[in-house]
Amino acid sequence: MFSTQMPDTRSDSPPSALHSSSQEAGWQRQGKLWSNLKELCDLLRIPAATSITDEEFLFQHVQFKTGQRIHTIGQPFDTLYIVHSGFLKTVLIDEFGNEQVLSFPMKGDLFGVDGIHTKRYASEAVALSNCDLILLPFKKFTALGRAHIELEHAMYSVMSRELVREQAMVSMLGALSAEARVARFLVSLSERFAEMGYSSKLFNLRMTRHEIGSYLGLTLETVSRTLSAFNEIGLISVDQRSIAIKDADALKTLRRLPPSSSRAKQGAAKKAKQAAAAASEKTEPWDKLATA
Amino acid sequence: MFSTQMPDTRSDSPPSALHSSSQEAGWQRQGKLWSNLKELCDLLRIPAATSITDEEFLFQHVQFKTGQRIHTIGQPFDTLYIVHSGFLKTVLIDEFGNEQVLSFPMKGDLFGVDGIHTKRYASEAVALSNCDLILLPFKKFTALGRAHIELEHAMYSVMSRELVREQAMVSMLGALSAEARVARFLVSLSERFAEMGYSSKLFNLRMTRHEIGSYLGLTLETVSRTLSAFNEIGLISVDQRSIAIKDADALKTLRRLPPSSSRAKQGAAKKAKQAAAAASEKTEPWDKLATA
DNA sequence: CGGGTCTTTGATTAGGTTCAATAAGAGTGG
DNA sequence: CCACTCTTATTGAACCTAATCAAAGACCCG
Repeated sequence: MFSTQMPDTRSDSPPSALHSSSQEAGWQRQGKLWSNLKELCDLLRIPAATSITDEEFLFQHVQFKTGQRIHTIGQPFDTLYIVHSGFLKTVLIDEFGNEQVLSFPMKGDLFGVDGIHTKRYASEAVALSNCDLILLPFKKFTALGRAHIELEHAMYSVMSRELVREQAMVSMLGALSAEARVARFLVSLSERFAEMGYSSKLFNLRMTRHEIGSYLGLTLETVSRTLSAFNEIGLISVDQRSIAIKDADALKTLRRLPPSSSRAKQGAAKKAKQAAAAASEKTEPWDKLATA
Repeated sequence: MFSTQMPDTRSDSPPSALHSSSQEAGWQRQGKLWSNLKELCDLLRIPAATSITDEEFLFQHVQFKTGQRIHTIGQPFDTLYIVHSGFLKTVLIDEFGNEQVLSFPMKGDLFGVDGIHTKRYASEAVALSNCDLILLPFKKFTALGRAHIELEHAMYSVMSRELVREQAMVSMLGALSAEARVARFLVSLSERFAEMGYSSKLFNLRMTRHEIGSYLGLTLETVSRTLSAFNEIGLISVDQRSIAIKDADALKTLRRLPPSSSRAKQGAAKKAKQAAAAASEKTEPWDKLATA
């Protein structure tokens, strides 16, 4: 029924008539129709390829409505997506049909990268709100990257960033308590909203408790309970999907209460000091590496 | 004390005298000194850049001894590493000095990718055994990629593969029970050993219970107990670091006993069917996408 | 207004952590 | 070569976090 919404991802080059004549007309309406390279870089928060103002390199936008799937698992891969506006989720689906939420892409996020390796998407992307996405045909993009080194490096950079993000996720799931996970989730959401120009103190959750729970490796009941607990302590104010951050610092510093595993016996003190030093950028211990 | 082991990662171009004259001599001894592009591709298990047999593109090897650190968190990034032989771990270190194991790189694995984005390594890599690593100066490599498209694509491919791997990790941590995690860990280790030409049935763990636990989001006690349990049931045979796989199928099919969260109510059946279809590659439901 | 989804809250259970003590290896030095 | 030490592994017992089961209320949309 919504098949007319589906973009033709194969039309790499925009019809010149369209983007030259209707440029001003369709530009502001219900999402842009085309973006140039500079806008892409701005969106991705990367140094930006200032040398390329080439207006010929335009990228198509597509709109999706709440609930629509952008791609499914196993579908042949040929394009990456950048979120221009709106909220989504990416999920893995196990053999029993259970969803595992992997990320909540929002403005400036790239997704679809997991399809490069096997030439098929490894995850499913679903719109949690009406979305405006920019299509990045992979072939076209790598070709562009070959001509513009900064762009190529930007691609590596973004993929690397994604990897680091996943690592942080693994670390969180492996070491933090339920409270700490929910707290961090709220903080990172708050920060993302701030980056996007929204209020960092008051916002609406775009996802269900179930989706949050899946993302954080918790049950929806635990998420709900934890939010209620934060509410009672005065850290936040919750009412259904609306969240008001009351004590951001407390949320940020809320470490694992009793949870986790590892705690290096005698090496802990030394290592902590080391890590602190590395963080403060004062001493730099990587000159005496490889010293067991 | 081991500082003489440290390679000079800045010498991008091998002294031609060395690789032309001592090629056969130093080639087989205690790890190669140089590898060409084809060997790299073989190692990385990617299509291989058959068009490039250019012997000029040689990559330096370096040896590390057990316990040595290859790079630390915060250290300026300039090179990627490919494991030629040996076993390592990559870890994150939190503010208290606790280690969170992220991966156990072994033959054919690439690591260091997390340094691309911020120009500094985001994790620490430590040798769990004597290792022979291939240095991949990032600058040099991207330059090469520009000249040889297949190589560039290989890089994207490997990074994408890493991302998928991390996603699988997140999924496991978020949804599987302790038993299932340990079982999967053993299975994947077994498969890796098989790929490397070792026995898939009998092998030695290169890492401690503590490291396994950190990797799987469990305590060392739980890992130990679970292994003992598998031992009693007859799935495996354990004695300290040595593992004998007795019933690989049982380990593979050992799903989460009671654990996890998410369980789609009405959509589950449909979704499961869908996922199964996608897996069996028979029907392909991605033509009617975006249908809520 | 009614069916369905989403959320909250309670009671109970259980899986996994924590604390603790012992044993087995590995490495060191006399 | 053996005593000594340090790291690693095993196992037990108690506790506790988070999952499970259950039920009721809130919200949304046609």
